[in-house]
Amino acid sequence: MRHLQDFDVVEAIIRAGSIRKAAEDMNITASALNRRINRFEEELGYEIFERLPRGVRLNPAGELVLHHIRAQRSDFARLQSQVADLSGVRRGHVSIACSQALLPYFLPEQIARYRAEHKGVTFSVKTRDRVEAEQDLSTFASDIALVFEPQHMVDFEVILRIRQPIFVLMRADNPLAALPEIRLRDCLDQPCVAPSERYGVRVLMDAAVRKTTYRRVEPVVESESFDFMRHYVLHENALAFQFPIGLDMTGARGYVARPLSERDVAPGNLFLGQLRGRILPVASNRFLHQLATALQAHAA
Amino acid sequence: MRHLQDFDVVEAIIRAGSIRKAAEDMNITASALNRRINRFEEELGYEIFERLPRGVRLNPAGELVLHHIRAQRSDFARLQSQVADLSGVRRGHVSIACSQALLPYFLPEQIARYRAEHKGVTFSVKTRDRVEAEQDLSTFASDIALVFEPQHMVDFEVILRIRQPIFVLMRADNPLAALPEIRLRDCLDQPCVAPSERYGVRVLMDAAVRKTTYRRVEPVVESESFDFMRHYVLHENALAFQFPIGLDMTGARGYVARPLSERDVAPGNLFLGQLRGRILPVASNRFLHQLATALQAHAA
DNA sequence: CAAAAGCGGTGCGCAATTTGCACCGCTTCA
DNA sequence: TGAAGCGGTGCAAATTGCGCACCGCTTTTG
Repeated sequence: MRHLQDFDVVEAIIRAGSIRKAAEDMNITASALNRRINRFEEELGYEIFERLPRGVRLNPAGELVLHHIRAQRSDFARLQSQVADLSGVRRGHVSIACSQALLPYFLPEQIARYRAEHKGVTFSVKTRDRVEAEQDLSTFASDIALVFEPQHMVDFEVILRIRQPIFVLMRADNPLAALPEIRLRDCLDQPCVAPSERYGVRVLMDAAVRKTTYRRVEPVVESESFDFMRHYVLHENALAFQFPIGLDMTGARGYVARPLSERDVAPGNLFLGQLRGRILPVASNRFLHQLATALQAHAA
Repeated sequence: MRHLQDFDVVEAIIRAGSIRKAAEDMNITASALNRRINRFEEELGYEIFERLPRGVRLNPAGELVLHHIRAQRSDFARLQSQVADLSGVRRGHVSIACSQALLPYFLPEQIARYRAEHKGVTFSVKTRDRVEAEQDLSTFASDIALVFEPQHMVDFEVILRIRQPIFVLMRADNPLAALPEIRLRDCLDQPCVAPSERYGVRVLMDAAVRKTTYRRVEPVVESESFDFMRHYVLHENALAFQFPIGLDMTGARGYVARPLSERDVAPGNLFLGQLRGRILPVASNRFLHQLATALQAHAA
């Protein structure tokens, strides 16, 4: 759109780091680009770039402008979505930043259900840890975040929270599989696999172990991939720890899942959220509320 | 600003009701304006005006676009305000929609106090009843609303609520002036002046009278002007009813104010609010919070 | 230490876009 | 039934924006 082209210029210069490089990227001359950014700054009344010997860099005012640009883009997309909605055409795009646990079962089912009714709506699903997800929201890179134990920055607006007790994954022939509920002390004697502290499961495990014992969580394999961990326990007969929403409880996948006793380890919290104060595009907002409903049903 | 000029065109056409009239207002030819609005619609992908024989009118998509335009304008003003704030220059404009009761004492003092510290900030104070104030917020015509008993539309975000018992105004020689508190039944036998049902005072009085007696509020003079009513009681020795925040309690103005018993009439509520989800310009937001602090002190 | 390379900024001539003018087809209203 | 007012369009004029060449400056490099 025409009225956003000044914003394109600003963003291109930010990406390129200099006016000349940005001009090359945009297939125009540096002089034209230079004049456009100068006019923009003149109209705004303030410079937004620091002129450095090797290029330009945003100054604090420019940071504000950049955020404004992203917000304007997002708001215009929402307008288009709403207008399209009026015409009876259900179109739009929903972008979600979520934890790995949502990837195998929950989100595929929810997205398929939504798309069954609204074929025109497309989705992007990004795997993000709790810190990255919140950054995604505040840069308008994602509409919706669905993560465990987020940092709760001021910009994160919680739509729904559901409790998720940690489950232990193991082979069916593991002795612990006979128990309906597993104590923390029983796990520490067996080899286990776990993710890093970037992930909510590990944070909760570490906290619980520190509180109740003098021992530590010492995984024999540390991995970022929940999928990897699910498969690894089948080979070494180790233990893995995951949230139930990402698990198959039927045993059909070869592993058995048993809850960790909440006397030992606090349950995790799965947060559904969006950028505070943001009005989401029609499709995103509708899907957000479908997710909220589904999660509430899941918790009950 | 350049990137908002398409929005200027749209708003001018809306105001004028036809492309030709708008073109005249803008001192350009109708053909140029016509092409610009056509290009805008083409880029948006949807028409936003209905073409009628006598001009044009917004269609539902256009209504959405209009709201978007107002939001963009407001957001850009906020950006400029924030950037100005960075440069150490405190500038900006604060617009307030408020009930009459705030006009004589409360708001002048608050605005003067704010401007004593920030000379660059200007204000506009609009007298609005509870319905109009909320419309002002949602069209971005005002940043802040301060009214009694608003309708509470979905767009009205309450920042603070303080109780305001209704006071009776009378001449000092009125027999009721001797009482510390006045009962409703004592008022109904005397001539009184009151505003219409558009105003919170009258709404509360009507509700109370309906509940406790078979009589009705029958003012001898009905007026929209609180100032008029304050002066009228001095002439006919009638009663008037107002909220205390708009009254001089020292008696220096010639009238005496006594509270109506809360056993008879529910106290009013003064609401400080803004448009839900809107991020106010720096100056407006700062003044909003000064108001909140001052009102809390006033209530205590 | 000097030359080269890379940067933002500017004057000028030209090309692309936008505008004004004249005019069309249409509906409404006196 | 004609006049008036509306939105839309072809074409030439005017304005805007662009590329080119070049300046002054700082950093890098040999």
